[in-house]
Amino acid sequence: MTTLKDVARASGVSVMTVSNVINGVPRVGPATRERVLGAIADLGYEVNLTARRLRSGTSGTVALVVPRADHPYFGELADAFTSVLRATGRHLVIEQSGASKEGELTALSQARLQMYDGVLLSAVGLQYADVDRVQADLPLVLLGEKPMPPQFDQIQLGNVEGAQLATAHLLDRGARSVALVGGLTGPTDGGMQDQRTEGWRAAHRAAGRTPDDRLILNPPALEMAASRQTIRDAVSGGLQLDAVFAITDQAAIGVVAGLRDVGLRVPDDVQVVGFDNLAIGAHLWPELTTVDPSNHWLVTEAVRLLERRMAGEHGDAEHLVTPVSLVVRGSTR
Amino acid sequence: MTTLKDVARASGVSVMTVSNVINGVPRVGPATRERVLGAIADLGYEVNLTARRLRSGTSGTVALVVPRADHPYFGELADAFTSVLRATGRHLVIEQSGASKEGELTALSQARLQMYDGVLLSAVGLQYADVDRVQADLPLVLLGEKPMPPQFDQIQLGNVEGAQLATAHLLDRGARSVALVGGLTGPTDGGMQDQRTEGWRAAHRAAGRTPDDRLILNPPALEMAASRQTIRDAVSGGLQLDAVFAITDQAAIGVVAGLRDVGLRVPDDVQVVGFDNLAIGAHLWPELTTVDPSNHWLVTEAVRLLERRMAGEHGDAEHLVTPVSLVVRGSTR
DNA sequence: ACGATCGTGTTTATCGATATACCACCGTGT
DNA sequence: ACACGGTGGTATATCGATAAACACGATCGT
Repeated sequence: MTTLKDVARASGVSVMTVSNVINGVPRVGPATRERVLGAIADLGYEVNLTARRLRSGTSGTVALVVPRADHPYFGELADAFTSVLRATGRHLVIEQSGASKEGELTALSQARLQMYDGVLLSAVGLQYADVDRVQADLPLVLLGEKPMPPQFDQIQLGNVEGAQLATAHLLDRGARSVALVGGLTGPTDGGMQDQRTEGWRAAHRAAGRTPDDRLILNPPALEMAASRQTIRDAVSGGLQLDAVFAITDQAAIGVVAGLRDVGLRVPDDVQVVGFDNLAIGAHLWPELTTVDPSNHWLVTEAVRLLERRMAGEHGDAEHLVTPVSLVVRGSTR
Repeated sequence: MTTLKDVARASGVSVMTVSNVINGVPRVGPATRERVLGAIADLGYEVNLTARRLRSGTSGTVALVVPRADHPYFGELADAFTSVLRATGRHLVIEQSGASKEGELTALSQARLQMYDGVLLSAVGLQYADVDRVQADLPLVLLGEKPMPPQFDQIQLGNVEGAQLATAHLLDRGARSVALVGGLTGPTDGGMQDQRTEGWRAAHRAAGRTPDDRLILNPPALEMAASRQTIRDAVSGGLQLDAVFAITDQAAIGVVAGLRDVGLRVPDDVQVVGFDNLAIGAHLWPELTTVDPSNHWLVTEAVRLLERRMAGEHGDAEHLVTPVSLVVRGSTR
């Protein structure tokens, strides 16, 4: 492997001069600069980012920590971040925290995080206290679903508002029994599922109805297969419903399949609304009505906040909530 | 930030002893070990991976380089890799090469790759020559779609076989005009699209038919929206077809939507087969018949090959092809 | 005419860890 | 008594880069 030293020897200057050429420091004469650039090209030298990181403390890399990569929502998010960050000359890598507690803590450990100039953390399983232990001077923007320590910038989706929009839309289109797939009835942890459940309740209250907790279904996992099974079992078990608000698009896709399994038509017999506005929603049959959480807004703001921290600012942290809107398609009347 | 030095001072030993404790080197007395572990816990010390990487040359991290993260296929792949690698005590990060040539070269640069102990590279846009320039002693497994330099291990999907299976299935079920969405007619580069096109041709020949190049449609991008538009335009333009082999599930989803747009029913009027066996395929309507490329097999083998290289073996590289199988569902008769 | 400044490089110290050689001490066999 | 191997720990050099201070001839201001 060629190092600065090799380049220096080949071009007859000191390593420091080569370093200065590489970093564009303007204390190198034009002739010397050319000679060094020539040697770099000849030897095919490339800077060792590990060494640079150790010495200078910057790597030009930002990490996006997500629970898992096979969820399309995070894929779309990662793609958006990559293009926005590329414009600022930075590089994005994606880390998976996994579903397990250990996995999330590992991803959160100083050791890992120190490898990056900044971190965008979207870990749904972590608690307030876990995040609170993270060294406060790391440029960190939380995309957390639940309230997080005030020392860090945070952007949450408009979960309550979005869920309320979705539910209100269903009630407005004549639904009388709006099941909530992915909702929670038990003790609350303030997470995404809680917030969307709250939105579902709020919409009922605003319409002068009393939410019926028997309509809250919680599949073992927020995936297509589990949601499909859950809705199928519920209907087979005699649950009466004429609409479903599924708290993610993935769950909604499972719900639509499950309803089909038991012979119910969407939207004629049961209307369905999802949440996330995944790209695929527009290509399903029926096309999925969903809540758009303004991913682009989130990405832009998150990068702005992160850049501010990486620039060394130590002002008060901001806690933002994305604006949401409803995308009405064929799965509702 | 606390360093080895701080821990050493706190526990009254040399930094080397602390390092030995951390790495389980058995030349530390039990009493000393306890004292050091206590200090580590007190100070909340965590090893600096950057420094360790620089000195020892290992970081415990493997990178998966994919074209883009918002494609569900790569998300599912990343998830599979993460769990398999976790079992061997390694950590996976995902890098996106992007659609652009520069992006791919950047991701491939020595500088980036040196940050990792090994690299799983799934870049579709790179040419043989680009990869050939990569330093040969980097543990690198290519998940490339096109033939790659022999000095690196490579695993390809069974593209030709899979496409042949899919097309033969359609012909077998009575199709007479099997359109190929995502196929190529022009000069070949040996890539995935070429290989699947070849499989489509081979199936025709095996059935005693002559493939008709007018049935090859190439959307501007292998995405849902573009494929939908392409099939819609083709049918509106008078193309006669009673089956479609879409070379990716994403394209197939677009195709199904596009056929619906022009009033054709799947599978009654037109049968459709995809390729990738994405999880979502089982939850669509109609459920998607597709080619299963044996992702799990690929992941297991790729990790085996990579571990071998990371262990320092320098034997001959292996070039493998995944076994494929057809998953028959409702989008074909 | 002489100190001050500028332009161009070089030297030295350092980031935080690990590899290697080295050292002190103890018990043991002959 | 003395060489010797084993145990437990320390000192030094090093990975490849950058920050900061230093060196020194040429030009400049007054």
